[in-house]
Amino acid sequence: MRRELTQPVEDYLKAIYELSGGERRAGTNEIAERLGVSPASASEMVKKLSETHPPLVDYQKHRGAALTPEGELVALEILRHHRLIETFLTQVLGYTWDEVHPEADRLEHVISEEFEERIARLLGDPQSDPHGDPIPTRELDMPPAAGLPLKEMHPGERVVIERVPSGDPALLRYLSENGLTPGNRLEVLEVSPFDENLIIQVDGQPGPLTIGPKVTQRILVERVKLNAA
Amino acid sequence: MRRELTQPVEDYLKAIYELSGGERRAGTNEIAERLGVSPASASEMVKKLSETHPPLVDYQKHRGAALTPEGELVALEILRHHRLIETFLTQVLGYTWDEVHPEADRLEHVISEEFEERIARLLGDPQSDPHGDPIPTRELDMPPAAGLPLKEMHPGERVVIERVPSGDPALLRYLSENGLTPGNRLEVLEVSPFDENLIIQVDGQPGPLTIGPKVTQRILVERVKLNAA
DNA sequence: CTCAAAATTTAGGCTAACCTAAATTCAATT
DNA sequence: AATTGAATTTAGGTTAGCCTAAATTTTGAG
Repeated sequence: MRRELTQPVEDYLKAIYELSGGERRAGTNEIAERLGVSPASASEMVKKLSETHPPLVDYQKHRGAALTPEGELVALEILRHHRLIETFLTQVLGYTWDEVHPEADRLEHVISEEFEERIARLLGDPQSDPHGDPIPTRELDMPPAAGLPLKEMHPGERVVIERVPSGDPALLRYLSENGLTPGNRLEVLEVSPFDENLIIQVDGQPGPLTIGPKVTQRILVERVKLNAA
Repeated sequence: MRRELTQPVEDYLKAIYELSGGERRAGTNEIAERLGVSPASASEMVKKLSETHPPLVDYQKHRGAALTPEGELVALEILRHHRLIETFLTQVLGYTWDEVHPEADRLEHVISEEFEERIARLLGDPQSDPHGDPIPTRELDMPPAAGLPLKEMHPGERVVIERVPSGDPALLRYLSENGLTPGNRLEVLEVSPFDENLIIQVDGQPGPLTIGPKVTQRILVERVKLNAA
């Protein structure tokens, strides 16, 4: 049952998983763009992955791709690798937040079960990575995503940051410079009604920060009781 | 100057380095066997590597291959990766001695300079890996190989183990079960004149051990003064 | 409901790395 | 010096994953 999968195949499955989120299908173009290949290549590959035994992808012409249960297991395994590695790199090797992603993207395909297990133990079986992304369990169950978009919070509300978007190193540097890291807290001071900017006061930061909807949409937070930090 | 090299290319360069040791040329067949490919493939690849700019391999038809200075740098870089990773896996992740090799063979091709540097620091810039194999420095100088074959020791001599052969997990398990690990000491009790077996008493082991020339040839040791352990 | 734009697929090709089988060259002994 | 067996190379072919350009299908705007 455990086929040897190539790195490109694993990347396609991971991309489809991430794009299709819960239930929608991932389009050929989306997949191609995310992986930096031509739409033709993505189309071809997705078709091929739907013709394996068992199929890893459910593919219907012109309707995009979704993972089969088997494909999803592979994606979750890779995602577990990725997020454990990111956690390991920051906590054990002292990488900064914004450096871990490319390294994890390469390592995730080559580590053994042994390596996975050993770093998981060393880290105390973490449930989320440094960006707050949930880590699938050993049994490949994905913990439910917690948190609401910061964008939807109202003035006066005090929240703890659960999760930040993990793809863009420059954005990650900006976030950490402004104290916007998982576990840290902030209060929403004001919302501009039309452009949807938020003015927030982040714990431990000198002054308030104005931040736009592109970002606040993708920062997930949890409301906290109003006892001070 | 820093080309992107594929994993197979790096493997060929490493193989040629290890086979040609100091100065002899590596034959096509040897290379093929070590890498588990057909002689035809090795021939083809070696030729190709001699036609890059700059060439990585010095190749003459029917005379085998040797590394150019550029090729040697690549090989040393990979070897540094490999041996640092082996050290890291045993010391930080608690791998046993015989498990590290395959993992390192995969990881060595994908880690960044950053990763290399961070584990080197974490480990205190080790000069040899768990098998006693020397680790090239940051500047890619290979430390001179120390030690003499255990095979050449005489009865009554007391030695410290410097280095053991690293390729074969079963052999490594056998060696460690019998206390034959780098840093440990032993005394040669007897040498059988014709079959060249050695009878040795390893420190910390209950009784003496008889061991043949295939193995003693490849265990490197250093003589020690006769103060007890 | 039509039709152009967007999305997708098909067709035809490329490269890296491998293979087997056949040819060639080397080396070593008679 | 000839010859044979081993080592090596060449010839011809395969597969995975990518590409561009040319069809084709879907969709959404009028």
